[in-house]
Amino acid sequence: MTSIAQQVAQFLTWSPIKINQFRQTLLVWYDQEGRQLPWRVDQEPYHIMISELMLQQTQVQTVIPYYQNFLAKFPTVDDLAAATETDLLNAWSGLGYYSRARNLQKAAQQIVNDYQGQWPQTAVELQNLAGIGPYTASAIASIAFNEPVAAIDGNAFRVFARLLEIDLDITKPKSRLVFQEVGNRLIDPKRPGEFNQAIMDLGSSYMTAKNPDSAHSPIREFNQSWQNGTELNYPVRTKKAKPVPIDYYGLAIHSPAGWLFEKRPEKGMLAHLWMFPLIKVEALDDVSGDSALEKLAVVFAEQSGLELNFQPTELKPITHTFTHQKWQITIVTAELKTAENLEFFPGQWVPQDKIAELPMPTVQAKLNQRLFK
DNA sequence: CATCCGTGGAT
DNA sequence: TATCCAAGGAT
Repeated sequence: MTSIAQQVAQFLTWSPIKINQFRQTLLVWYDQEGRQLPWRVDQEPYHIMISELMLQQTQVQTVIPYYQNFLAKFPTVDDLAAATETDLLNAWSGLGYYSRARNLQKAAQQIVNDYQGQWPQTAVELQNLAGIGPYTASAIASIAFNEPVAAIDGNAFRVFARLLEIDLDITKPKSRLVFQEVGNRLIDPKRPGEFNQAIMDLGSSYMTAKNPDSAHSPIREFNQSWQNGTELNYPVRTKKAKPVPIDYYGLAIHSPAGWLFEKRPEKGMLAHLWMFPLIKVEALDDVSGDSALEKLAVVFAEQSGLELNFQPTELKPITHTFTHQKWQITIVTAELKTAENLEFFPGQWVPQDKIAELPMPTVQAKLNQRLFK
């Protein structure tokens, strides 16, 4: 059994002098060529928290316009804590991983209500907030509160793995502990936030996953994998599973009151967002009926109480790939002559010019475009 | 600990 | 088109 400390000692053999040289080289480069980003103009914890939540598994370029808009809509932590769910999710619509938005608001409410507006200032305490795990807590603690703790994100895994030829599988939770300790020993205690952000900038410029340019990297002399010609072997990670294909019918149901939208469940895929009702093609297997569309009417009537005749359309099916699922949606239409009461159905009739006011996922935006364009 | 949870860009 | 993966966290 090899302890964390032993593994760290195995990979990190630099002298204190070399570690200091690494810090200086990295930060001199960062001061000159670090990216200028909207969330780097101050150290407001509220600003840092929003940016870090948005940046979880999401690229900088994608986040920038969402960050600007979000801050304009919710300028303070109090504004966010008091926001309606519709306003909140609309500000996040299209960004993905929607539980992040609800976690962010819950964290704001925790700060306002549980902490009386006094921010927790250490990584350990920050992890008590919703949606904030080891990476995000370290990022906020180091950037906003100058705590010398390494923020181990995908960039840090890759940069440290290549620098020190660390061959641990980064998808294994235990590996994080080694990288965390390596980072904690390398981080500059005087400028921890900038050190962490410099590692990220390095990882997104000279030390990218696919086409690194380590020959021109400011820290190339410290990069053991580059010197040994092994840098593309790092980081080590197990492959991800392929998305599972799932076929749906997407129900485009129209009435004089508009189109029928359904609020997605509290948990699971696209939770709390609004979409056309979806029914798995597979769900028709056990249903009696002469045709697929007749079976569809039976299943939908059970859910909604609405008796409808569904019609095939000429519209090409929509395919939308998520991390774990690949949806193919066949669009069918139905017309309701009068808008009926839908008390027990988690839905609403929406006039076409009001659809854009609903928080929707990208897959629904694709359906809208296919139908209404 | 393994799996679930979105989206867009690069190749 | 298929695949990878990017400032991860919750369960």
